[in-house]
Amino acid sequence: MAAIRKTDWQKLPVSLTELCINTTLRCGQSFRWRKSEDDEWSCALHGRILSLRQDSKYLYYRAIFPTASSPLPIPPPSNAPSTTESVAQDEDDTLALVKHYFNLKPNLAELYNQWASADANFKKRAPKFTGVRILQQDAWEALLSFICSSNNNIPRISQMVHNLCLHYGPLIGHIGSTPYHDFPSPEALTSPTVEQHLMKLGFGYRARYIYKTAVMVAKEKGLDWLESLNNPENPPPGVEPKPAGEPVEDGREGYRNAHEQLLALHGVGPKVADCVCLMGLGWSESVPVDTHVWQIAQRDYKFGKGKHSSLTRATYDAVANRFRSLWGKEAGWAHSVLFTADLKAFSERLVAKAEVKEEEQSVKSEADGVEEVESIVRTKTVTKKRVKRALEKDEHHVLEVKEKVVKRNKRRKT
DNA sequence: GGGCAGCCTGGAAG
DNA sequence: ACTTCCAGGCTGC
Repeated sequence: MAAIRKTDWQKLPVSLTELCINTTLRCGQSFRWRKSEDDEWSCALHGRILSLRQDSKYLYYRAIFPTASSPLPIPPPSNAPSTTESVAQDEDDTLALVKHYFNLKPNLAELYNQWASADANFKKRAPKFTGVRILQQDAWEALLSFICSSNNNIPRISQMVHNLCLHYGPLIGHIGSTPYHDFPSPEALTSPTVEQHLMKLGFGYRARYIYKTAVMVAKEKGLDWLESLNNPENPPPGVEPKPAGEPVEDGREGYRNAHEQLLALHGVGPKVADCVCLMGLGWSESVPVDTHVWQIAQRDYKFGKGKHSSLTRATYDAVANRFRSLWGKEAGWAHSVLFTADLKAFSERLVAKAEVKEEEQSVKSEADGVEEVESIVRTKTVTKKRVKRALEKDEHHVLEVKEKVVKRNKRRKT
């Protein structure tokens, strides 16, 4: 590799209640961030490697750019900036990128207060999960990532997304010996060999979805079509914001239009479309209803009976509308906090409290304690040891993502 | 409209 | 060791 240009660490004042990267980057909305060494998170983003650290007062960031003498093998994604000019200019650009990517405009503490006063369940569960922000990811990346998410788990989704980048995305640089690739463009995934190759890489039936969606976006609809679905209130840096209408229970017109159009893509149903709307297109009222949220809706919000006994499309809309009327315009943000609180990878935050309770032999059933112990496991009896093991596994996988060629063998129904 | 089988894979639970 | 179940679902009937 040729020499690289590494900018100095910059800092941005942000409190942990406004943004906690250690939670936000692990809660299943983005799948490419890696913890390189002692609390430093890195990801190839818009033609550079962005690295982050955080303490209670500041978010620290720096960028590593490829030099002009080692041009990128593949052009960076559409709206990635040029990386051929001065470092000073790049630094300004990285600040704008950080602010946009982390969606720093909304006041999160205020929003948490608003959701807590409207919803006792939120008030009870949110305190251990502050600083969870909805990212503004690249829409194309969000689209493919969430196509990968169907019937899947976070460690494996992360592995798939890494493999997409490794095999089809431009190499941006290295940290130590670890290569960092940016996310591939739609065009990069339109070769007829892609489906078969992705099958070999273990994508399963999602290989076809990815290939077909890439062809549709690259050759039929165009990437600008996808980006035109973005919420005009939250445009990328340099574009003037425009109003997007008043909140309504069904979601605003622009949101419903984006959602409906996304459904035309292969492998995109209501849940994936909502993830793209929320995390890639800036529609904050979008509430993806997956198995977790469905379980939360049944456990805490009285769904699961009568007309809404199973998760049909009508039930899906009813659940999402309920949360929109309860939490308001940023319902998708609130939803993400409860989703995170239910993730197995974070269950140690609840276990810690459960252990204290046990040691104290606290019999007086202080409503809180009992319910939290229940929520560790939800349906099955899992010991604390198992919960911890699950956590270690998760982390292990996220950090040790490696290319793994899968040997096919019929395992069932031979 | 709702219900249902089938889908690739890998890890955990039984 | 072996089977079943499940993981941030979607498609086609």
